This record gives sequence, C-alpha cells and structure tokens, in this order.
Amino acid sequence: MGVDLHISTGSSIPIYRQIVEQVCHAVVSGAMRPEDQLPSVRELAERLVLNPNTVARAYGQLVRDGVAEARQGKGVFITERRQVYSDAERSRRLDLAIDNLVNEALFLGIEPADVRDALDKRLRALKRQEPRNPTHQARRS
Amino acid sequence: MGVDLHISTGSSIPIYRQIVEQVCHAVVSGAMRPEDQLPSVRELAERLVLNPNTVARAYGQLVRDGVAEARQGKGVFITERRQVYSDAERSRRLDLAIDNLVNEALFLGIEPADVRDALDKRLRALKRQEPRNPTHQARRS
Amino acid sequence: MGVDLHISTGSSIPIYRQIVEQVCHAVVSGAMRPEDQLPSVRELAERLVLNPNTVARAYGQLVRDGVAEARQGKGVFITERRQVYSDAERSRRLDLAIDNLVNEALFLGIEPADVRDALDKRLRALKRQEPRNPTHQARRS
Amino acid sequence: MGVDLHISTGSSIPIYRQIVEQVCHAVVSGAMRPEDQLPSVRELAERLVLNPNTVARAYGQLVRDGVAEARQGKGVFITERRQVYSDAERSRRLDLAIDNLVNEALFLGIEPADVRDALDKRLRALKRQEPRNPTHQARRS
DNA sequence: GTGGTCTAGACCACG
DNA sequence: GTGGTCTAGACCACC
Repeated sequence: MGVDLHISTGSSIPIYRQIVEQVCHAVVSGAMRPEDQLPSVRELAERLVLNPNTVARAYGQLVRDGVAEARQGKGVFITERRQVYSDAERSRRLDLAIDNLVNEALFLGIEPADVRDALDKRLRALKRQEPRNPTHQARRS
Repeated sequence: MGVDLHISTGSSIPIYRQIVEQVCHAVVSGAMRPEDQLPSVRELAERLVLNPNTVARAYGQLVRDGVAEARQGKGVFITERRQVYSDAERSRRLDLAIDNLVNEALFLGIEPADVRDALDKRLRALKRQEPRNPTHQARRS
Repeated sequence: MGVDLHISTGSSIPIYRQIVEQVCHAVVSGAMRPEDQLPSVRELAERLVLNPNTVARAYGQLVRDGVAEARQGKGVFITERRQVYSDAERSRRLDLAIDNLVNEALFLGIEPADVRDALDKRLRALKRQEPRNPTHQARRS
Repeated sequence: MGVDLHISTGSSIPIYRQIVEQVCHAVVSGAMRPEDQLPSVRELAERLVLNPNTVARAYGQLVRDGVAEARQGKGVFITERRQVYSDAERSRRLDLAIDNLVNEALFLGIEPADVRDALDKRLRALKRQEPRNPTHQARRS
C-alpha cells in the first residue's frame, strides 16, 4: 500500500498539487525511497475517488521535477534524488515561497519577529527528527 | 503620500490580494489608522494602472474582513482595529504557511540556515519600508 | 498574429510537444521576444482546430520551463530567458537528445562519421545565421 | 556470445525499439550477417529479463522491415542486406533527428562546441563496443 | 475576456 | 495490466 496519500477536496490548493506535495514530502522525509513504486494512476484515482487524469497530472509533475520516473507498462517509480534546478531557479522558488509566508503573516497581522521565531522553531524541530537516510534502512518491503 | 501601495504583476499572488494584504499591513504597522480614508477606487486604479474592478474587489474584501467600511458617497475608511481571527486560528494559519515554506525548501534541497537567512533578509526589507510613523495623512480625497 | 504556429496531426510527436518546440524555437531564433504575448488558449485552439486543453497543456509546459509566464486574465507572455535547469540536468537532457540521434542513425544504418559531419554542417549554418538579438531590434510591434 | 544485446530500462526509447535498433546496428556493422540466426524469443526474453511479448514484437518489426525473416519451426534469420529506405529518405530522417538535437541544445543554452563534444564522446563509446569483426557465430540455437 | 482545474470517457503504445 | 495523449465540456478565479 506504500504511503497513505489523502486529499481534501474543498481546499483552495488544487488536488493534483496536494498529491505532488505529499509525495515530495514522503520522499524528503524518507517514507518513500528510490525504486519505490507509486500506486498506479487508476488505482489511486479509484482510492481517492478522483478522475485518473488528475492523478496522471500529478504524476507528470513529479516526473518533470525529477522526483519520479515512469516506466511504460510497469508503473511510476521514485528516482534517486537529483538536483534538477539551477541555483538561480532554486533561489527564485525559495523567494516565492517566502513571499507567500510573509504575505500571509502580514495579512494575519503577525509581527516579523514572531514569524522568524515560528520558523526557527520549526527548523529546529526538523534537525532533531531527521538524521534521515541511514535510520530508515530497515524499512524495505 | 498616503499608503504607498505597490503591486507586482507576475507574482503568483492575485493583485487584489496584494492590495488587501498591504492595507492590512499598513493598519497593523500603524501606517494607517482608524478613520483614515483609502484612495478612491478610480484614483488607485489609475495610479497603479489596474482595472478598477480589481481595486473594487480588494476594497470589498477589506470591508468583508472588517478592516475598512464603505460610507456611501464619502469613500472607504479604515475601521477600529479588531482581531478578525482568533489567536488559535492565526497561529494555525501561520504554521500552515511555515510548513509550506519548509516543504518547498526541503524539496529544493536548501539548507535550513539558508532558509532562515532568506527570510531574515526579506523581513528586514519590510521593516525598512514600513516605519512611516503615525504621521498619517489621507491622500487627497 | 505573432508567430505562425502549425501542427501536423498524424505525426508521432504529440501535438502539445509540437507547440512547445515551435515556441521554444521561435524564442531561441529571436522570432519571439520577452513580453511578446502568445495567442490565447482558446484562440490557438480554434485556429489549429484543437481542444483548448491541449493548447493549455503546451502553455503549462512552457511556463514550467521558464520560457513563458501566465498573467491571470491577461494572457501568456514570453519571459526573459533564464537558466532553469542545473548543469547536471542540462547535460542529462543533452545526453538524452544525443541518444535519440544516435539511435536513429543506427537504425538507418548511417555511419558515425556521417552523423558527425551532418551535425557539424548544421552547427556551422547556425553560427552564420545567428548574430541574434541586436539585429532583431527593429521587430517591435 | 552472438549478438550481445543490452537494453536500458528507464530510457525514453521503448525496449522493443532498442532491440530492433541494435540488431540493425549489428547487421550494418557486420557483427551479424545474412543467414545468422537470432536467439529464440523465449531465450532472449529470459536473458534480458523481458516479457516475451516484447521480444516477439521486436522480431515482428525486423521481419516487417525486411531485416530478418521467420522460418517456421526453425527460428528467425537475418536476410540478405538491402536498403529499407532510399538515400533521400534516410538523409531526410537524419536531418530531422539532427534538428531535434540542435533545438534542444539551443533551448538549454548549450554551446555548439559542447554539443559536438558530447556527440563525439557518444560515438566513440559506440565504436569501442562494436568492432566484433566478422567472426560472427550464432549463439546456441 | 483571460488562464486554471477537474471530470468523463476514448484511443494508443508498451509489457 | 501500465502510462500517455486527446477530446468534450464544465466550473472557477482573475482582470
């Protein structure tokens, strides 16, 4: 059954992006590893009660982002992690993500210092929980 | 010169939200205060080279959010400050936004320290442009 | 009317890729320049007798590749050229393209030396025809 | 060891085409000659860990292309060498393939010299693995 | 008017 | 069985 993906219809985030983000997150956190197979387009579509096209779109995005690769007639598989984007592009995307955060904070009327503290706390939590790869070695099916 | 709004076309954030957020920010930071008048829809549209509909929609949202109120025939005015969201809600939404940022950074393979630096830089840029101390002044009428 | 895109149904290359490649080519050759607007999804779909979704897919790809950007309610525009992919990724993609060429040549029974000569000829033709940017300056609408 | 076919899963080229191309290549280079017998479908499928259907499809294509012929109950054999495509057709197809490569390189912003180098490197790799001089020998039966 | 998302269902290529 | 492409047509957000 791999990883339990779930989507929330009614969110403002498009369904296909929810799938992409959950898979990315699973990969980054080590819950999914290279060579792991994603559920087939049809199966996931059925499980999540979605149109197969929507799932296919998500998978296509993952392939373009270098997170997964499609093997004709076999399925879609997680790939070895690799840096697809240039430094400039990565920094551009980081800036976009930061803009989103800052805008949300401004909108909520949260003080800059509080935003920074919240981020620091989150990053520190990350470091503690994530020696990552080696510890997950046991999780091979 | 009043509020000094600026929008960036080409951002993923809709223009009308940019306006909403900047007004909210101005209110939170004290750059705009209760009873201050917002520029007229027509004037702001002209100044920012926008479709008046876009400005109108932003003002509508501000009114719905309780940040401003429309006075027929007079204009739109900032209302008494009040918390639109509960503290719990604000903190929840901030955490969500932070999760998004952190996930994107992890996906891009960017170091936590670099994320913090980028945010700090962005927040410092904010501070520099904001402290237009309570010497507020409605722009024209 | 911008650039005259045309597709050939019945080719083994998917229609959406044909569009992508033609726009890329137009950009690289200077026939389209930053800020130029692409035909609207609906218009191009009608002109090429395609489903709008197919055109949208092509445009989406261009946006993801950093060749164009979508402005809500305005249209899709060519962006300033920028390096989206990392060196490793670019070399990976070049290798894929070279594999395709070599495989076709093997299939056709063409000698390696002849492949190299044909490529050299093509590259030399490029250099001659393409001082590129400055000479196109006049072509602003 | 006969033909020494190898396939690379994960390539964008379908497996069955890889087989077709490698056999064509072997014929062109003299590694296989008229009357040589190809490995049986079952054997090759087993050796390459493929679905027998895939091998059968490749052999079918070779027969359709006139490169090989099936002899009922005996096996599949290389036929007398003959040009499947006219010179003009071959040159046209080569030019198309070269255009694809050059377009991709331009899009990626790769220097012509680097394209040539990459191709040279690839062709040299080919030559090294090919010259299994006319000491041909059908593998088993 | 613009693009973005989603559904429904068809057909093809590949294994 | 798998994924890939395309069509048709709906609904939404934004300008």
